[in-house]
Amino acid sequence: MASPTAAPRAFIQQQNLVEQVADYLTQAIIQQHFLPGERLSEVQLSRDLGVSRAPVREAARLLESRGLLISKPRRGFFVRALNAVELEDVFDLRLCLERHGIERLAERYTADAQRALKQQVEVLCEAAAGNDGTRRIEEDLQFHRLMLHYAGNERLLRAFDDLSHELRLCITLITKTHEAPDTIATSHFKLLDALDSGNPAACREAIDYHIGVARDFVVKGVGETGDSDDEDVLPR
Amino acid sequence: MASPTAAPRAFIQQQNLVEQVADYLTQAIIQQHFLPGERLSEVQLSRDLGVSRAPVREAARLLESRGLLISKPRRGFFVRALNAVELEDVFDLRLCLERHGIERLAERYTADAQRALKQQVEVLCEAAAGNDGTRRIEEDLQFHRLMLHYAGNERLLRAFDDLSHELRLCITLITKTHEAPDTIATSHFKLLDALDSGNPAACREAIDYHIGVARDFVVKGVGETGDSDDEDVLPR
DNA sequence: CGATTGCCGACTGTCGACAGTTTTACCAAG
DNA sequence: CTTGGTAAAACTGTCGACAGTCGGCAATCG
Repeated sequence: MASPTAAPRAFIQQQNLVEQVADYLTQAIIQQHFLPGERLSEVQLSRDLGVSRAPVREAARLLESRGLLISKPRRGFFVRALNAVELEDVFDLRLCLERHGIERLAERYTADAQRALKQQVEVLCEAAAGNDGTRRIEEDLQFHRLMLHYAGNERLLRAFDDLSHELRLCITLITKTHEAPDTIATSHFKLLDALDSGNPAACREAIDYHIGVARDFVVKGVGETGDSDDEDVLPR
Repeated sequence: MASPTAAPRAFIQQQNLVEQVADYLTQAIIQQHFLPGERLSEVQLSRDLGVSRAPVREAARLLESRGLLISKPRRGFFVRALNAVELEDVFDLRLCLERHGIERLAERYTADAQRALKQQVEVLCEAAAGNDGTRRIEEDLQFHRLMLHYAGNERLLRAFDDLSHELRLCITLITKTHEAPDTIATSHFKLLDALDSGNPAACREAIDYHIGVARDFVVKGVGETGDSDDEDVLPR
């Protein structure tokens, strides 16, 4: 249970409470103010946030659909706990989506897309040079989001957005080490080069390598925190 | 491995209004009792179903996350209307997921999986011979769901389940013609053959062809109902 | 001493109600 | 006939409350 006095975000005042509560919960989960497997009390949350239970429930349903919470009937909502297998699955699905995305993008690579992606890599490099780990992750995700955006399939992009919430969870919760800034830079420039070449096979190879590296970083973290493949902390 | 079937029908469970309302809405949308773009009134629905607005709202949020409804703040929920582009996107994402799934499955094709898939094709053929169009679609989807199930990536399966709701929408709303039973049979047996061969390229080719045919059936339907690519019926 | 049963507290699922906003209906002016 | 504005109606977002249910604890029984 969260400490009663710990109110990481200011009070909620404006409308659209559902989204605000959802954002608050998302941040709280990613920043580990709620531990994996922990049970969330609706009344407690509504008291802490100063809203009624209705928006809290709706926000929780939203987070459930995003894979951050799990609901057990008559038991309430629990923070999603990922085991090693689920972690692999998330990155495998990411690979699936991004492979398809980069190939579609290669078919319709416009100067606009090229410019936007290049600029985003610059931003990412800048972020990687700084100390804000969260921002680095966000800019990284944003680059990949841009790729899928310019791939021209809105539904594919939505699938990636859905997954990205879990991805954030994986990355933030487990990653202990940070990639070196120049590694990040070259890694992403390779993607741009592959796109420039217009060769689908090169694109696929580049994205396979890129995501493989990202996955290894996270999987390495798993080895540190747990030993069993079945360390799912979900209560029965 | 756990049973791949979606929801083991409960015994006495009469509770859980949210799911019941969600099921009702899903059926109503697919069976066109609500037209695409139509606005759903919460009070009307709660009156008709004899429940309060809270479960209706939560069910609507669920349907929104499944892509069957769209919510506009302060405006309410609207039945999702798909234009030609979105339709293409849905089938493109399906291709993305199933390509990945069948390749993963080819890597770990067990006798269990083979048996289950073969049996499901039998069931599908039987259903195709009958007149129940809905059941034919369900058995078809179930076959593909089984493929992704045995592919061994739970998250990939969930992505497919998410998409399948929209897929149902596409198929049921737009398809006017029916594939011949033997076409369906051979089409699916080709997938099994490709899997038996253990050749990833053959699998990819088979699934590409398979989904291409399915998409053409639906896209053909679109040509009948509208001419513009921009026939989105969603209100502003 | 261990297992079972009944009770208690806490919580979820659901409901009806209120306030603010959007939509619609209506009327008047051009 | 169209257009613009105003007011009523309908609807959504939110709230507090009630009842049924679940898990835990203690008293009871074997």
